Amino acid sequence: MHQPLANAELAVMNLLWQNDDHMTARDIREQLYSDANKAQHGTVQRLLQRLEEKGFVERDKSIAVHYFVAAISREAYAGQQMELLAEKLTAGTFAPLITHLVEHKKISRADVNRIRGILDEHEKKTGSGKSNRKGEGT
Amino acid sequence: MHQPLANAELAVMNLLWQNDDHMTARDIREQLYSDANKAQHGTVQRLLQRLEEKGFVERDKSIAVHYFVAAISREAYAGQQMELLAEKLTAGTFAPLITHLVEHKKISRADVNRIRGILDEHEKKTGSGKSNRKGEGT
DNA sequence: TGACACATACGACAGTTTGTCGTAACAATA
DNA sequence: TATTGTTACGACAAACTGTCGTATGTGTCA
Repeated sequence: MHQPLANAELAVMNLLWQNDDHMTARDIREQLYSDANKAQHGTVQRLLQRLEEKGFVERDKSIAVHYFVAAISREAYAGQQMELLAEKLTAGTFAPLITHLVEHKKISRADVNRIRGILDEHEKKTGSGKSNRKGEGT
Repeated sequence: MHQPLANAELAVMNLLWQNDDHMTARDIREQLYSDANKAQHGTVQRLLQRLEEKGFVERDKSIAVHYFVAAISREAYAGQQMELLAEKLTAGTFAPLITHLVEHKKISRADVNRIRGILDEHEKKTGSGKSNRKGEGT
């Protein structure tokens, strides 16, 4: 359901993630092409339209000037994309990848702690000792 | 220097990573288009050529029939791509990935422990002295 | 040596994707 | 109704991919 975002699309999503209440197409245009020539109405509309088709944004069209919101959080998208990439590159065995990342300091200490927190949290929630096996996906 | 690999290119790299000694173009063709019509000489050559241009493979042309080897390990490439993606999407943090993996049960309990082990190991090695946590698990 | 088989080098091309614009139709307000 | 701003979307150029065909090179064998 979720393909990767191209650059311009990501730029739009970044704005939506930043202003997670809602934005009009105009808001987006102004921030994306701030100084620019005013020609880009269409461009932003097009981007939003494709983004909507792909399921990344939702559009409130109850009013004449639509409101747009991200339909997926940055973290969810990022996590999903990274998983996809990891799966593609390492056939789902994440351990070597993590090892590599950690050893090459691609993962910061802060992140290490954050990750540990996530693992702890998970363990607490699911209660350990369980031999939970993988689930198939979306 | 290192752009992402496209699908067919990745398929070639996968073979090279698997047979990390060396392969001829013919080896690759036979495994990539096993049953197929023999027409694909050119395709594989082309892929290898582009891969070489991009710096992903090295070619031993000291003999008439060249030998090809991966110029970058799978882990290095994967790590690099993961880091790139993380940087683009989440300012370089990998926490969303782990969260996603854990929450979607893509990651087994064994993996969780393995990762924890990796983190501990790293911490020990680099002498962290982090206030937050200490020796855990296994 | 000549002929044949097989390698390499690379130009060319069609299909996709992406960012862009232009324009038509629509809504609201004065 | 005229004007202004919005939505909807067709079209298009540029880039990238996977593919092939062909020219050229190289080795072997009778």
